[in-house]
Amino acid sequence: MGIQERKERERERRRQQIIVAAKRVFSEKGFNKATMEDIAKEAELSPGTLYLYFKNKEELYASLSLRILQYLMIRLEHVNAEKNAGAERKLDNLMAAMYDVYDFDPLIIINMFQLQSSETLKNLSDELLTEIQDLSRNSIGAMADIFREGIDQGVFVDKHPVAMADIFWSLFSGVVLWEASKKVINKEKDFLKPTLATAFEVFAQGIKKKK
Amino acid sequence: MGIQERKERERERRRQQIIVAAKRVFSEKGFNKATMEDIAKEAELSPGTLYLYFKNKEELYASLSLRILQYLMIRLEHVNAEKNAGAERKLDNLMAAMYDVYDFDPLIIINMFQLQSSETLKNLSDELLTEIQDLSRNSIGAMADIFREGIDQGVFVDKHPVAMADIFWSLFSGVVLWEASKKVINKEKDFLKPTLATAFEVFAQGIKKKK
Amino acid sequence: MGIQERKERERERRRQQIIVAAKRVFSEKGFNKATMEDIAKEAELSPGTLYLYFKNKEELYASLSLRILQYLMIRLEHVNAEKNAGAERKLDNLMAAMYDVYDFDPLIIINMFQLQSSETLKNLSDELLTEIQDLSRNSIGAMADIFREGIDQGVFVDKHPVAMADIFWSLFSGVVLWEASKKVINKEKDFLKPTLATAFEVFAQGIKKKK
Amino acid sequence: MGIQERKERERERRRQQIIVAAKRVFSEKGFNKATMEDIAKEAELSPGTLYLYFKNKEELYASLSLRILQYLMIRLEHVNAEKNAGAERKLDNLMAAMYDVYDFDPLIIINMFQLQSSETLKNLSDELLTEIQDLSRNSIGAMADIFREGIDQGVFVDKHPVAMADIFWSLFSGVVLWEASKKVINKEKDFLKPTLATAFEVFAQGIKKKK
DNA sequence: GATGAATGAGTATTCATTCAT
DNA sequence: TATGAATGAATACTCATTCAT
Repeated sequence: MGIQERKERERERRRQQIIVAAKRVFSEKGFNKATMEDIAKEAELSPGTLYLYFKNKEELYASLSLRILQYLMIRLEHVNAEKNAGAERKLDNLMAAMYDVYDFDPLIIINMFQLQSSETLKNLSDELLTEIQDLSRNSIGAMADIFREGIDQGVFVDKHPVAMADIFWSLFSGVVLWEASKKVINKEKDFLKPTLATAFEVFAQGIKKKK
Repeated sequence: MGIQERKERERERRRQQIIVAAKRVFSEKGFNKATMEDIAKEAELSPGTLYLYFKNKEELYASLSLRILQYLMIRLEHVNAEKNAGAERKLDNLMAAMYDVYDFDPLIIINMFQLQSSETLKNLSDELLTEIQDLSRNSIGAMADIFREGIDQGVFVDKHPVAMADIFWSLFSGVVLWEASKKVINKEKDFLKPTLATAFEVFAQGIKKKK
Repeated sequence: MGIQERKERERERRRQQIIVAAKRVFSEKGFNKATMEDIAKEAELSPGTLYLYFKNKEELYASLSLRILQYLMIRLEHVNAEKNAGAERKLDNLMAAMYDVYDFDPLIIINMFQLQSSETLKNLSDELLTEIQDLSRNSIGAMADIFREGIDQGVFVDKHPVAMADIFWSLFSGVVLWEASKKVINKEKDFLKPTLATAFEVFAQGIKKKK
Repeated sequence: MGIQERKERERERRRQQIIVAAKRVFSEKGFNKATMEDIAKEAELSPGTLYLYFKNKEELYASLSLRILQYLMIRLEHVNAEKNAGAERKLDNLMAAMYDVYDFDPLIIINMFQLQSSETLKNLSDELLTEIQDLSRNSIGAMADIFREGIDQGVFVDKHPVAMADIFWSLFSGVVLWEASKKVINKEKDFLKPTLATAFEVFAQGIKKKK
């Protein structure tokens, strides 16, 4: 391992250290109430160091979303890698993957939406924004492949595969957000998983061709 | 009309004046970048006056969500008022109602989610929070009534009606948010309405009993 | 006096209050080491208030120069107003005026040069910059008038009047700066006035036509 | 050449390398906006290395002034070395020397004044400050020698030679600064050299005894 | 000597909120 | 009620300087 490579690895370790700290702090306090000093303390680094790895608070924040998307993409590739599985089985696996995504980072998916629907995006570097765009598109694309396959195999109803992917993702994220809201607003307990199960069931019934 | 009442009416007019201005400003700039002065200017009032009608920025913001919920509630009551309509027809009407909700305030529904899933809620007065809770619960309840009716009539599959309402609302808001995100992230055009139509179709197929 | 006018007057008073405080603090600490908080404290105001009257630190700073230039302009107009005085007498009066300018604000003239020769200028609003430009040009112009008169009357040597004004002003400011430097560098006592007297004498001899 | 000496020479080379880089960066950005990292990059060294050669940013900055003063001193010694030249010829040579000084570093002379009239000086090490003081005094002294000679020879008017040197230096630096200011403020072209020529002419006429 | 990653003190600026009028 | 000038707490970000390697 060259010295160059070792440094690069060290640098990546630091980035992750910061991201992990940021995740904790943002999750607890939200974007605005979380201060860079909070995050620095959590990461046991100085505020200045954060800026050696992330251009500004917003890019640090966006990096969290990226991490989720990266994880999502990996899981989707796994699902699609199973060549002999039929579309229906892949749909089951897709649903299972979404639970994993949620478990990977239950809170940050909320922040992800805060990010996307906010003015924040405009301050991101083109590089980061492009990366988010690409991953986002690829993820939807990977889901759409499953639906396309199902349509081709005659097991799913004939609708635009990308639209189906959009709807599937919307349903997932909508449920996650709404259940989280209910927890805060109504101080209800967390019913996400059963609700998500029912939601997926309804979706599956809705797209499967009746025999 | 007593003098008391007239004053009350005048006061309410001002509140609405401010809310309308706030809606515009928040929609354009988001919660954080919108300043109370921006809103005051838009409302053609002084900053101080805003505080005579709203305890703080967060309550003003939350009032916007309340307004949406109030509108939603009214539309739901309409749907449920049609006594002779069957559940399937009511479901159609419910879907139509959601388009109206979206048209009523296409942007603020996004802010509504920002609000709900954020740290902001914790600063609201109990009074306002209660009002939001009640409306939120009642809305879900009104939707659940439709699904319950359908189940009783044997036209919808037998799942918990409140869960179905949650899912329906999640789907709606999920699609609205996701399409908005895509517009920002991918600079795509606005495909909300066709996507929403497909989403509702899938949902309807998913909950209708097969004959 | 209308209410509008009274307010305007009050506003001007505040501006002057801030300028006076800023002058003291900048003179003592220089541009960089002086903090806005220092100035606010000196003015017995809060930091935020400073920004109600000056766009930023740099504009506040530049306003000090403006004040000197305004004073200079007034004195120059006085000198030129004396219609019957010959050019030689006006030159004497001009020199006397420069002492007054120095007395008006002995330290700030140094800051004025710091300002002009720095990157600071680039951050000024066009409005302020234009005002400085105009005053600066007009001042030189007013001095040039004196020299032009002298040339026309045949008492001063025939050189370009504006160049002579530039040189006169350069000599004045050069002496002020250099004597100030010597005080700091060599911890010498302040010999400005005799040096300035000699400088003016040399200048006067240099431009007067030999008979 | 001993190893000691070679090291010393190497060290001096590095110092000059840094000073040259610093000159470029300071000239372009001014003291405050120039960062040590900028200078390090320009010098193709690391920031830490700068501190092996200069105690801090301010000393590095001051070293630039020192370099000008050293050059000035050398030129003045040349002028005074010409034993047989009369005072008037030496004055001509002095003026020519000032053009060289300006050409040696047209921009840095401005920074030099920023330095001298600023808070910066107070942070310099005694050693450096003493060096600047000495050079500064010696330079003035060397000029004063010329004027003293002229007075003794009866060609210059009878004024204190040191005051005349101060005035000459003030005039030179005043013109340089003022012309630089005009370039920035009024976006005028650079008229330094003709203005300086006229200034020197006036000065020479002012101190020469009329026959 | 040379490096450059890490530091952390320092500060201009903003803006929600107040309160004298 | 309405105003809007004044407040002052809060914070992202910078950069001179250090020190382990």
